[in-house]
Amino acid sequence: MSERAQSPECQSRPYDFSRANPCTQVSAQEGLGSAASFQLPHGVLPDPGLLYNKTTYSGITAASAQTFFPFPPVASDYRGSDLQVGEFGQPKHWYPFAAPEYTGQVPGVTAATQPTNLSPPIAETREQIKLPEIKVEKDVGVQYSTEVKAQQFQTPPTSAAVAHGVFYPAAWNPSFWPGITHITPSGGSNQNPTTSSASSPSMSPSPPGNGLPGNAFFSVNASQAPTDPQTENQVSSTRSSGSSSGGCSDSEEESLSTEELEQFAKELKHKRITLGFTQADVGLALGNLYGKMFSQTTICRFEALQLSFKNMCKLKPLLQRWLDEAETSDNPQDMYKIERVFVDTRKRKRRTSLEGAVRSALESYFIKCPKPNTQEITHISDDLGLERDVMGNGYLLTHTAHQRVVRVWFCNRRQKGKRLALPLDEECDGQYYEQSPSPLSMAPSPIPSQGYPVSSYPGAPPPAIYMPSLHRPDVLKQALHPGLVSHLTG
DNA sequence: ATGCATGAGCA
DNA sequence: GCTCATGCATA
Repeated sequence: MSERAQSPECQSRPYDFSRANPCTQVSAQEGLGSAASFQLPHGVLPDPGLLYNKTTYSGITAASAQTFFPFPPVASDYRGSDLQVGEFGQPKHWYPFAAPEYTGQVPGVTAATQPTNLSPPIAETREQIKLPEIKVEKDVGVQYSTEVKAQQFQTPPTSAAVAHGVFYPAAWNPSFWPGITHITPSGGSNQNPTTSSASSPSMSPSPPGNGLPGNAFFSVNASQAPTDPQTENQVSSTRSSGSSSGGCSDSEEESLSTEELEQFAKELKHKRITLGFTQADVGLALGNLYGKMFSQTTICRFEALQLSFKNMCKLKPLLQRWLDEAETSDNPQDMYKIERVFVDTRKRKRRTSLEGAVRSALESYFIKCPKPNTQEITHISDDLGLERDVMGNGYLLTHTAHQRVVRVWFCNRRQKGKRLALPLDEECDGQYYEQSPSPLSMAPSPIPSQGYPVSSYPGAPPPAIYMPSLHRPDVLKQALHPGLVSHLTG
């Protein structure tokens, strides 16, 4: 209970700047010296965040390096063998570097949590479901680390250190989708002040040794000192304030209206397609141009307005620049011709595939209690039969691992809820989470407006995610309880 | 396009 | 343990 009660999220907490820290760009840039070099940072670090989050990032330090390089491409992709063995005994990390969480070593957790009484709902659900339908996706022999470029490793450390400039200075709005009424004058926010130089140096596929396209970047950033998270926090919750205060220093970053974002997203998609780029191309191009690469997923979500408002605002300038470059370039193709090389030595846990019945059950639980506590998660996990420790494919997972699956599912579900959340319906808004009766024994916490600024403004839709004004009923439905709607209600 | 996952930062 | 940003893998 305490958990719910306390969840800080309820209150729009100031956005954690570090997370979205523009620095990202910076770090990446360093690598930009040449296309090749640039890749290094990214290639090596699949997750830029790892690097740029560090407050004091100075090149790839041992520490960071450790994280990324050290592991020899362990081919031991986790195969059945990995999973099958009791995880307790040895940590089998999904990653070369140990990942405690999955190792099942988490002591205490499992033991401690013993179900008290589960709420009826659970039991009921269980009945409905009967089997543990969770299975791990077939062994993907794929090694992440397949393509590697020698060059990648050569990143000049120094350069890295240098670039501290932050592309976006500061703050994203604390509140995701505030009622943002006000709009940005910049409307066009499009232009890249500096970069724009359509000169797209970056366009050239082959990176001239040093001429980084990224330069433009730096200039921009440079001006903005590395922001500190705090600044951001300080920013009042309203977006508007954010922009000025420290927000995105990037000229472009200013506050954007939802309309602008929507329009831009459409424009981006349209032009992208017209120019013949795929979402993945754009993501790569961003890396080539600005040092911060993005996945197809992210571009896709941007276009679909499925990112948080802050995130949308953060990415918009980058995409705007890319668009400008692409449009002005006589040879846009070059923008993404660069090889997509990167090293990702990490090994992910095989993706768990929850089958329909399990998903439905989880959905029903979610409806009842969107934010289950540890105990509840344990119950749910058990209830779904996950406690059997046998995955559909025969792999074994610890109890803890199952719980994690459930926990992650809820986390993702909440995120999804925010994304898809229905703007219009008041019924849902804000109260989406809060209202859940939490049959699971928890008291309905007042908190949960995770993400939804409860009362940011009148009629404020759940802000956490960008909510296109136009909402599709179907989406809404899904957000609420996909698959269950008919199932449960019907 | 999206489900499941990771990891940083925070409380 | 949660949110949030992000991405691999897959439907």
